[in-house]
Amino acid sequence: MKEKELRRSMAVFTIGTVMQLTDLTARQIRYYEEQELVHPKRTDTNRRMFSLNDVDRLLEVKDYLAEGLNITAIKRMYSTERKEQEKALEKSQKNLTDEDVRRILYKEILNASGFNSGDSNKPWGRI
DNA sequence: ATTCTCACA
DNA sequence: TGTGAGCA
Repeated sequence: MKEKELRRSMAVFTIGTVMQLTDLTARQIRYYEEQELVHPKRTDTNRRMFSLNDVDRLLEVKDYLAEGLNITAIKRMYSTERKEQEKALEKSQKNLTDEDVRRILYKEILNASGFNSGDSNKPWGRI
């Protein structure tokens, strides 16, 4: 199942094809590339070549934009690692777990006492 | 015919 | 984001 990913990532579409596939204007597609939402390869003559993944990404961007999100918000979603994303999401939408509260309190206590060995092996890493 | 970059009555 | 200019 690795051949499939290879093909999804191969750049084979011209901007014209992508325009039809996504209903986006060339201007928008180029702008989203500028915002690093997609990274089409370039041909020897400087033509953009998009992969299936790029098309999917553009379709997602299109939806998020339609849902009222701004480009910068979308940029953060892709630039941030998924794990961090989920954690950030949990903490911003749901409530902090008891473990979270204790961890934060512990950190504050250590900082207040000026004690910080910087043990990155601890679950919470360097405090 | 297409796409590219750049710039803005 | 749209649009037109001047290239490749």
